[in-house]
Amino acid sequence: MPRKSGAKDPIVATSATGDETDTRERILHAANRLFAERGFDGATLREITEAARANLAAVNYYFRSKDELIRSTLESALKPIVAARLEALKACERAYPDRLPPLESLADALVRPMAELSSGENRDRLLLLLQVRTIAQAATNSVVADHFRPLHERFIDVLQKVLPNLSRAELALRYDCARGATLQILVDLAPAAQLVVSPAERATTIDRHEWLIAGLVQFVSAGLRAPPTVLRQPTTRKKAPGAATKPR
Amino acid sequence: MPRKSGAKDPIVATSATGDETDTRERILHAANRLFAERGFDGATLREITEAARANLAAVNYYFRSKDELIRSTLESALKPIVAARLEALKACERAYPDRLPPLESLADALVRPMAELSSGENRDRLLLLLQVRTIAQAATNSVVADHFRPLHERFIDVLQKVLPNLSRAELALRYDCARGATLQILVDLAPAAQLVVSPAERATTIDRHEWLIAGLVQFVSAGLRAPPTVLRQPTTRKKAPGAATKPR
DNA sequence: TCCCCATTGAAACGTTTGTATGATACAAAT
DNA sequence: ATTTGTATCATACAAACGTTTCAATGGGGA
Repeated sequence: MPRKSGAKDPIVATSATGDETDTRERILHAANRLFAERGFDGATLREITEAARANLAAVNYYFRSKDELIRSTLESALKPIVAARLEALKACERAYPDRLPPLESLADALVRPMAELSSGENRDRLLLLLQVRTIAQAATNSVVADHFRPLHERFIDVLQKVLPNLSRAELALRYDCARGATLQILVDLAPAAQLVVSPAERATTIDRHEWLIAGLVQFVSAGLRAPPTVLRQPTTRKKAPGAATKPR
Repeated sequence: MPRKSGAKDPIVATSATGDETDTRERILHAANRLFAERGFDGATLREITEAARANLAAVNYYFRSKDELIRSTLESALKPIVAARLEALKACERAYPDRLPPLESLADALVRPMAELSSGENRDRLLLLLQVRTIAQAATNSVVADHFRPLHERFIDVLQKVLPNLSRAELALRYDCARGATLQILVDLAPAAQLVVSPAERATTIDRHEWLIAGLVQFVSAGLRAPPTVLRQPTTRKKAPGAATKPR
């Protein structure tokens, strides 16, 4: 059966009707979960379609290939977190119409949406695991970067106003630091924190979720607020404390 | 070649003599690189053995299976970074025999070894990529965690002395934050920093490597030094952290 | 009613995967 | 010279992979 020329392509026909969220959506959902659990290479289409109660060929029907499914999964998974962070940033600016928002509020806007989306009543950590996986995968990393770029620029713009003493380069560096700290805390499967804390001490913590967010915000805020870095001149080639360079 | 009685298993025979570093070592080296580049599932044994100029069966000869190769690769890759950080910590303590080392030195001991091992004349970022991959992979994550645990405990112990006002739980949390920030900065393939900084501004940076380390240390030190987190009671309606505790 | 077409289903495709097998080369010990 | 054990090689194998094909299905306009 020869296909008509681009008339009704099932791959792009979803948003047209609007309620076709059946098989395609189930596949996307299952793929999200399994990609996060076992990685993009580790999760097979057979597992995904089985979990989605769909036929194996459905993947190649709704998406062209596994690569396209990965891309679609990333887009659908990243959209909520970007939107939530952007919304939190806007709300933060709205709360302080005349003056600049405090740094703690900005840090909260950066940290909280990801914490809510990952550990809340929502699916558990899948979004974060997906994100971590894409960091190491050059192919998917560009997709993620493209989605996040506007958000990052918005955040750095606001931070630049709050912290005018920092160069934009250093500010961007610290923004990356903040992202890394957030990701690490929320995704790490074996954090040093959990190993160290005694059960009794953990029991006193009323709400671990809120405690994590508060601690993260505290750390990130202080890190962002640090005075500008002054590079030690290498004129005196004195090794830094604890250098102990190992020759190869 | 002197030979002991009993079964000589080639799998455990390497560390005995010490100079048998030929094919087995080449495979380990190639596996390190390819696992980091394409992931544990993405890198095939045929690619690895070809890159190592070894026969395909050599993997199952020196290691029992691909899983064992992954484990061996992780161990050999993690050992240097753990040793380097531990050595840096010891050197830091040695440099201040009578009083406690400054926080910046401790942060440097945490950050610098990984930066040196990843971006120096050494192989590029492979160790970091490996580490990031293991974060998301539950199976390999335990191996990594086991290797890092003594190091983490040592670091947190020292930090606890320098920052006695923090609970051990919060200290461990901030230590994880510091690890996350370090990992993110050193591994990220598409950092916001690189996208934002103008080429001119980057040109002024004499040594980007040293600049990254200094900025990281500055951020981490300030984050660790932040005052203890006070949990805001959720009785208040809106999340308006107005408690802007001025640092000094 | 019929036809159309988007969707689903089962089965097979060719390729690539990790692993296993047996032959062979080589060097030291017997 | 023969034996012995280590190491490397080409090759084979079953399983699993992503992808394709084609028939069956079913509901909505004509």
